[in-house]
Amino acid sequence: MNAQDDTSKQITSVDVAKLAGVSRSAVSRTFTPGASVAQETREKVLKAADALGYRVNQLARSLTNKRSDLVGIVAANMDNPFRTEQIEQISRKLMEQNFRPILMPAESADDPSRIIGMLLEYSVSGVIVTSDTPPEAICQECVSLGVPVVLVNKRKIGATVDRVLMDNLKCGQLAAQALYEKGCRNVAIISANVPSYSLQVRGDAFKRSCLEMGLQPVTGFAADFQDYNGGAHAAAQLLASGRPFDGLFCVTDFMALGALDHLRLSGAPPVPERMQVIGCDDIRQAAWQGYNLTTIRQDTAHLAEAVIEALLNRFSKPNAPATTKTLDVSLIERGTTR
Amino acid sequence: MNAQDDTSKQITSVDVAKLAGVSRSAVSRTFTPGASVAQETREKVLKAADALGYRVNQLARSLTNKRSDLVGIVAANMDNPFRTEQIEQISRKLMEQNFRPILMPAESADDPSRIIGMLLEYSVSGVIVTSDTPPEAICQECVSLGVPVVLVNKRKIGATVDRVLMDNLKCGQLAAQALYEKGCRNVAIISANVPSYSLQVRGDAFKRSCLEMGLQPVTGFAADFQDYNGGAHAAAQLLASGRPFDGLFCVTDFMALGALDHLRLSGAPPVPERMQVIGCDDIRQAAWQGYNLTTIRQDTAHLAEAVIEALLNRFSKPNAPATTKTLDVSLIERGTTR
DNA sequence: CTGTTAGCGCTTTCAG
DNA sequence: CTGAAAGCGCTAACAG
Repeated sequence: MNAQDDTSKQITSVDVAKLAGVSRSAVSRTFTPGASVAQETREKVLKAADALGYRVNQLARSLTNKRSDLVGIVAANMDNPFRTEQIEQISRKLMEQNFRPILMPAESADDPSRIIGMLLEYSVSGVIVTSDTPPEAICQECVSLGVPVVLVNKRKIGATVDRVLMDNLKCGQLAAQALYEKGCRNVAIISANVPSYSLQVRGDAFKRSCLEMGLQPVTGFAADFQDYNGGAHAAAQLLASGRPFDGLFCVTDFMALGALDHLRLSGAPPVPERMQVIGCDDIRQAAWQGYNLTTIRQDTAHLAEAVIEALLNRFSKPNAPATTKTLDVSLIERGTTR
Repeated sequence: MNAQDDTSKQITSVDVAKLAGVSRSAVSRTFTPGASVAQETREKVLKAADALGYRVNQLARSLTNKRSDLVGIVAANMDNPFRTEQIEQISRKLMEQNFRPILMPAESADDPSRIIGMLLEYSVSGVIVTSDTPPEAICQECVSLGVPVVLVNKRKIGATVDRVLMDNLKCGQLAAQALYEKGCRNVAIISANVPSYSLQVRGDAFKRSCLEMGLQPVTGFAADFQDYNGGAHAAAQLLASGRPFDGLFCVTDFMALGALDHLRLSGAPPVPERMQVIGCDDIRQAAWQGYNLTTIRQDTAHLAEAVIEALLNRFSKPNAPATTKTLDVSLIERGTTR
């Protein structure tokens, strides 16, 4: 009907071959890194391709290759800046390696198996999970289909599912030690009522370290949601309980910011003079001058690198035993501690 | 070599057909919504598929369909919470409609044409751009390939490129009016030194509205980066300039938060008593009790809906003239104004 | 309603 | 180094 319609036909390797006066194979080889084509042929092909505006159809290519270069990212809690930072870094690194990230936001309510199943329909080359720990069954399915799964900050499952973790144990320990060394003798912890492996480990490590140092931490105050408001509410309850404390560890920065604001605005003892606060993650907001939060830092860029590395390793050794890469963390002292 | 290897063969519709004792077509039809299959056949197929763990290969499917259900999202400034909110909402809505979002983070340094080109290789069904306005040429290529492009908060280009915008003009107007009505007579604006269409429009509208009301706005203070620190620096320069002001409009909340923190911590006149501040976007942080920022709100959920709608409309009417959907905004009064 | 028959666009042996 | 031919997994006419 429209003149536009004529143009809208896709240009295929046949068209290019025809124009260049060569076979489709020659075209294919020209666009396959490391294939053997005569320089002269390649040039003819390239010229024709350029003239026609040809683009390789990656979908068709992956049909034969069995690998699509699509990589799924299953992500939860995208309201948490730490997560979006991870996602951005991972997607970038993926693109650099010529993969294409397909992003699947997932709430806890969503069934991870279903989400991963959708990904499988697209023959993804790999799946990166930063949401809740998925059921072992679906991971096994991925693995037996030759699709590597990389878990970020999740508990161990299966025998060939790689993980990359920040050192959550150390997070808790560093926080406890720092608070102790800075003079706190009545420490409290705000955790979250969510089934999160890393938050669990952080919290447990903190409590254990406290006990080891002879401190009896104030526990039992957990946010219903792992976010700013969750932190604020938990802080309110902690204050309302009347239990005295001069040091506070929040298992995530996101919650710590809420707690901090609540402390400041509710007439609680001033931070850091009579109350010290430490968070965990080092999200960008922690460094904002309005917060200046002391925290435990783990570099999302390193994390992203480790994830990609795990993925690539798994491609080359599909049956190697599961690996766990633990990334170091460090205390970043800012203004909420003395 | 390994027992696992035997399992790793992909299950195809042929396998299912064989087990179910039907033809491949029957299998295909069973998994094609709205195809005609006898109930009995369908059940046999479903049972066999389930037993085998069959999944449709969407890549193969799209090879015939010419539509992949993959939708590209080109996104910049992922450090800005407003952007990640947009991205999350859009991806979710896309998934609900059975599309799969492929996320391409892009800095201003990246060439949008290259990024979109990559997307085209994957036969995406559409492209959503929330980064810088892409060159018209590549958009034309998309359009002539039948791939709709939807621009979010970008200036107009081409004849069949749809856009969805928040009412940037009104943003600036509302801010100016609110400040005026709340008694400010010396207003200032902090904008950004970046080539952003929407920021430009907001700023211009603000200035014009001020002039119309007889106010001479303090201008010329722009952040080099469209972020928290950018806002803080600009505020510092504004204060250092010695030019008096009692009302401040920041073209994004992200910058507003930085400015606000700077004002508070630098001993500037107290907010909101002697200085009122308004931002724009209504990012989540604006509602945090520590900021409680008055701002201009635009619902990212609505925005996402409008984007999907534009996409779907374009599918049904490929050659319809370009549409522009402008979403209404409203003033959210919080604690930084009186 | 069902099976058969052609492809979708690309890669990849396999001869030459 | 190059072309011909087969096939990746699926869908879409087309007869039956």
